[in-house]
Amino acid sequence: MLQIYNTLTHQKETFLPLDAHHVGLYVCGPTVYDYAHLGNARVYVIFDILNRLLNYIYPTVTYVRNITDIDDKIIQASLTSGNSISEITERTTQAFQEDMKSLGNVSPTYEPKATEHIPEMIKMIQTLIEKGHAYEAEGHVLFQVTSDPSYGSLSRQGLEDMISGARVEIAPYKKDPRDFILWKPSTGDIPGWQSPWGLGRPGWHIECSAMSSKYLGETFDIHAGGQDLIFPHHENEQAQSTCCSNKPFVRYWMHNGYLIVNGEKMSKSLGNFLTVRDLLKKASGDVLRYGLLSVHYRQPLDWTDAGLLQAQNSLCRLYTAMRHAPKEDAASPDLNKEFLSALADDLNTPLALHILHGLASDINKSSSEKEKAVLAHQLKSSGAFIGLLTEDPDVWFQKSPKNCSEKALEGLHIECQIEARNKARQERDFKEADRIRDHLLEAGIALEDAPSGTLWRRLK
RNA sequence: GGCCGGGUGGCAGAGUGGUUAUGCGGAGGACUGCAAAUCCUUAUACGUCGGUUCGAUUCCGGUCCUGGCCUCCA
Repeated sequence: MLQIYNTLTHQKETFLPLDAHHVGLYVCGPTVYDYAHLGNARVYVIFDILNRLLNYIYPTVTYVRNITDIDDKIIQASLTSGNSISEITERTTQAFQEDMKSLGNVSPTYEPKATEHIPEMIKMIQTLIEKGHAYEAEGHVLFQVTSDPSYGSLSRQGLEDMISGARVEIAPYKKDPRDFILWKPSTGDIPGWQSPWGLGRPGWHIECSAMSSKYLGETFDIHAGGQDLIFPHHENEQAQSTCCSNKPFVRYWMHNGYLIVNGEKMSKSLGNFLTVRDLLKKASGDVLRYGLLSVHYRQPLDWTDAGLLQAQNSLCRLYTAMRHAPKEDAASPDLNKEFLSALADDLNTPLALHILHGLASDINKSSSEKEKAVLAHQLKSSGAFIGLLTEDPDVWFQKSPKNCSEKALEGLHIECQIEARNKARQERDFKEADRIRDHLLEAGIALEDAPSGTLWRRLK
């Protein structure tokens, strides 16, 4: 039984899908104008876990994650860099998909692009105008907030409160300062599409409404994203969609907490903007993934170098246990029950990781080879379920952390040196044995004399 | 001003009305030629003030501190 915290009701609820055979999940995807940062990564890793879990529980899951490839930030990036818009969006989209893969995320069922759904958006805007929820003004089309009595229900903002915030954009063509843009005119080199209101482009929110209804229907199960999207993005999506269809929009809203860096909000101006790309030079994708999952998704996550090291070491402990257990070629996965119930309890990944550590500990304590193999298989299966522990332990310990060439490694002739050292040990020439070990250690290779033989690993 | 969070041991971070989270790190021990890995033992804890209770870190209220949203943002 899956429990999830619904932003709409502010409480944990039992998840009951509209159709028990087919669950719909929509996650707000990236605006492709720059490399994905760690905050983005957190969203996609967390909801990748949700997608995996839903797929485990239900026969079919449609997971939609859009790509926003028309947006003023992209236009701005094009103007400042001199690169064409398509150049920027194509390169960034590709980089994004590579990053997602490095982090161990499963691809969504659909990754629709905004620019390929302009007709759907136009149609939706027309419907909103017909129904009296939107109006045209000076080439713009605006959503009339006062026409939706439930506006503000998601973010729990009363209309009056929004005015006191007094930071809404004042534009002469707005009937009410809180009204938001569905369509805006494009001039000059700015990309535009023909519409009943002239050449123009969509506002920010309409794409998600249009694409979610196309792929998941007018009412669907789960819509997720970062906490900062609750207002205005998701509030506005909900207003557009419900006013357009006269049906409920989303049944469960899920929002993850912020990622902060060394106690400060991540921003370009502070210079603490961490891209996935840069972090992958310091640590492998599974270490980043472990780090992102080590905090509950609704809590803020403070990313530090110490935390990264801790993730590295924790993962190392799990792999060490697996390495010391006999390998067993079991065909079917064996998921730990407590592990699954931790995940099913509103994605309690820190607790799930604790259970993996418990399994590792049991492996280390067990004196039965058979039991070790069974536990290790369960550890591997459970880890793989959340996209961790997918590698062979020897490979994991011995691979280069920075994906650099293996030439330096080959020059060391590690296996030969281990053999030479073991020969010296047999002859009780410990001075020579230690010399070899120290020599390897200096090169970043640590040795471990296990009962089964000498193992080596790279120091991370 | 409005709306939402959070305050747990050296650090990170779960959880629970009464019993060890876990990981990293520290101390001692076992094992080892010595290490490493592992195991055992151990220290350090629930912001603050009240209330409910036989008993609260856990429930309720006040208070202090702190983060976020209300404008583009995952």
